[in-house]
Amino acid sequence: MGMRSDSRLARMLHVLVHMALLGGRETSERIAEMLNTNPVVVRRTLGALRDHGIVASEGGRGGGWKMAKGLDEITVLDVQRALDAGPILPAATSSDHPSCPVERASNAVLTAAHAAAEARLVEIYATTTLAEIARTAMATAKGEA
Amino acid sequence: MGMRSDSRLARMLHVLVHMALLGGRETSERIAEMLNTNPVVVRRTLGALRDHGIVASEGGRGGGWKMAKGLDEITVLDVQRALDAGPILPAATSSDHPSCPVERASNAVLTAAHAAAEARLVEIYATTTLAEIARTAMATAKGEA
DNA sequence: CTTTCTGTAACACCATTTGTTACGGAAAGA
DNA sequence: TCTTTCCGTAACAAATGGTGTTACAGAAAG
Repeated sequence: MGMRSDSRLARMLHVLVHMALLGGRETSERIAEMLNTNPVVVRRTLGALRDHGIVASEGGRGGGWKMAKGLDEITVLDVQRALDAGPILPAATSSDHPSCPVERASNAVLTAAHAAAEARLVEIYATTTLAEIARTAMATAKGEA
Repeated sequence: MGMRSDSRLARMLHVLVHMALLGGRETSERIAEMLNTNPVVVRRTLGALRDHGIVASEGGRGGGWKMAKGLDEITVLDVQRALDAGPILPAATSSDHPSCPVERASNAVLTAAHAAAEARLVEIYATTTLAEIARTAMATAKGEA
């Protein structure tokens, strides 16, 4: 039951596409089945997307979750930012002797390389909408039938 | 005393440049002071570099660590690979319903984006030698004097 | 008032780096 | 030979952050 890595972004892309294709309202219970997990995990994670206007939630009988935007209005980057405002790729520098020029030069190289990689990642995230993922999924499903 | 993130690469770049600039042999004790940590941590981490021919170690009185290559023969990628043979950036996909076309399409987007970012990172790592880091450090130190 | 929802708090679990203590073994020097 | 100085390793605790669960509180519909 441990953690292998952070799968929140992948799970949210997955579930958002499903919700849009299904069209109506879905409960945390049903979404948890899609993600093979627990309803509380769903509320926690979808809650972050609600706070960023991607989905809307309603409590009480007949409540649940629905899309607040169309799939073509949501990019992968939007979802990523809703889950975590910070940098996507961790810095990986050291701070053992902050005044040491050698440590500073090493950190500078790593920071620059990291920034370049993150820029590439953000570029792709920002230009990929969930609508494209939905199209790919439907094409794959049709090809398999 | 806990773990913030993986600083092994940054620390190894730092210490390798110092070792090369000092020229001779260094003990784990002295290197631990450079990294503000414990000698056992140094043996553990430098041990991985030794297994990849970057440094050499010798036990017993007068022993210690020395460079096995010149700074201009070692790239950041060499050090990274010595520390970890796997991919640098974790996959971040989900595997809740491996046969679901939507999950597969989501994972495919993330995997492709990740691969592009890692390619950029590797490109920079592979073309940056420790000699360049040493030059930057010395230029910075001179500028500060 | 009961049922069905979301919203949280409060935990235990896992994986991984890090820090630390405690040895064993090898090499050099007295 | 005995001592000192090294590396090599095992073993264990701490910190971290997503995850899985249980347990309630609150709100809305019937």
